[in-house]
Amino acid sequence: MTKHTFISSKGQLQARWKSAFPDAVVRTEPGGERPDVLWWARVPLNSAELSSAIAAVPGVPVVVLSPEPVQEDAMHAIALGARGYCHSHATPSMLQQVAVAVTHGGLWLGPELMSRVMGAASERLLGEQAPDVDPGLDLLTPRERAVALEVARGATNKEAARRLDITERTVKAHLGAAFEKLGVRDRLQLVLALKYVPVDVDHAA
Amino acid sequence: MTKHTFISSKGQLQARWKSAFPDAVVRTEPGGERPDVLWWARVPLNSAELSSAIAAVPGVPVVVLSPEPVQEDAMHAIALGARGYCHSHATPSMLQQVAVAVTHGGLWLGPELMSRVMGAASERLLGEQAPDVDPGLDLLTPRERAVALEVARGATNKEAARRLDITERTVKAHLGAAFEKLGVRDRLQLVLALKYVPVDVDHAA
DNA sequence: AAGCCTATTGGACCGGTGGACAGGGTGGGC
DNA sequence: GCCCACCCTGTCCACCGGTCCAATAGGCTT
Repeated sequence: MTKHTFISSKGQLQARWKSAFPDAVVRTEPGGERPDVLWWARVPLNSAELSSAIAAVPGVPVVVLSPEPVQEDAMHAIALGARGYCHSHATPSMLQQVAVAVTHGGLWLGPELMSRVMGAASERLLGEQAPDVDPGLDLLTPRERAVALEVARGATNKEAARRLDITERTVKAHLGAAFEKLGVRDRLQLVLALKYVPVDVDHAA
Repeated sequence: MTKHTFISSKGQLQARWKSAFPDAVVRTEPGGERPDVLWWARVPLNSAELSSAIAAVPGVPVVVLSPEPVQEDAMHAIALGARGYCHSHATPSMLQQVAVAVTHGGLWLGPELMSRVMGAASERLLGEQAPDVDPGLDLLTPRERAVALEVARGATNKEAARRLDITERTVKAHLGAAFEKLGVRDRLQLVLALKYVPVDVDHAA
C-alpha cells in the first residue's frame, strides 16, 4: 500500500486528505516513517523548512499544497526540488492523480503552471545554449552521471542503489569512477564540484 | 484499456514497445484513432512535425522517444508541448512508468533532465530574487556555524579540527548539534540545506 | 579477432562518520 | 547561588564510504 504523509501546520483539511488516501498520516513536523509521497501543506511556505524536509527524504517525491496557489511560491518549491504543486483544496481524485504522477517519476504542476515552467525552461536552456552547464557532468558516462546526481541530492549509496535498481557495490564503482574523473576525493566534494565548478580546496594543501 | 500509439519512421523496436503495451499500435504517420498516449519515436526530431502532431491531439500527452537522448532535443520537445522525453530503448517497465505519470497529468523527464529543467525554469521565473535568506545558519551557535561552513567547503572532520584548532571530537559534537537543529542526517544533506542560503562566507578571516 | 570502454557485481579492508554513553569548564541571567 | 547555554574533550561502537583485489558480459573500434 502506498504511504502518504501530510505535513500541515494546523492539521486542517485532514478529512479531505483521508478521503483521498484513507491510511494517510498527518503530522505537524517532518520525520517519522519514510512515506511514498510527502505532502507539504505548511503555510506560509518556508524555503528553509521545505528544503531540509526534501533533503531529509531523498528519493521521496514531495508535493507542495497551497490554499491559494501563487506562481512565485510554486517556483520556489520547484527550485528546491518539489515534484508537485497544487491547491490544498483539490478534490480527492485530483490528489490521487497527482500522487500517481509523482510516484512514477513525474512532475505535476497543473496546466497553467506547467506550460509556464516548460516555456521558461526552454527559453533558459535553449536561449543561452547552456553556458554554465557543469563541464563535469559531460565527463561522466550516463550511469556515472545518474549515480552522481542521486548522491548530489543527498542519497546514500544504498538509496541510490535502490532508486537505480542496482547493487550498492555498483554504485560505489560508478562513484569511484566519477571521483577520479572529476578529481575529487569524496561525495561531498563531488557535490561541490557539480554546483559551482571549481573546488578551491586549499584544505589539503 | 489504455491505448498507446507509437509513431516511428522505421517501425523498429516494435517488439520492445509491444512488450510494455501489448495492444500498442505502431504507425509511420500520425493520425488514426485517438490514443491515450502518443509516443513520438521519429528520428531525427523534426520540430514542425512534432508540433503539428501535438496540436492534432489536444489533451493527449505526447512522449518523445530518442535513441540517444540529447538535452537540446529534449528542450525543443518540451517547448513544443511534449509531456515526456526518454530513451527509446528504455525497458518496458520504464515505459509503463512514464505512461502512468503522463496520463495522470505529469511531466516525465528522467532525473538529470528533470533537475535541469526545474533549475532553469526557476532561474528564469524567479530572476535574481534572493530566496528568503538565512534559514539554517542563524539557528546555529557561532562555533557550530564555523564547523558547518568548514564541512560545507568539503573538509573532513580532521581538517576542520586542524583549521579551527580544536579536536576532532569537538568537531563531531558541533556537527551533531547542527545536524539536529537543521533536521538533516549527515554532512552532505547539511551542505544541501545550506546551499539555498547566500554564501558570502569570508569566514576564513 | 583483438582491444577498449562501459556496466555490473563480488569480497575484503580500513578509515571516516555519527550516535550513545560520558564528562569539565566558562559566562550570563534569575 | 543556581540554572542554563555554550564550548571543549573523552571512549566505545555500529555503520557507511572509498579503495584494493578481482570477474563477467555487451558494444564498439581497429
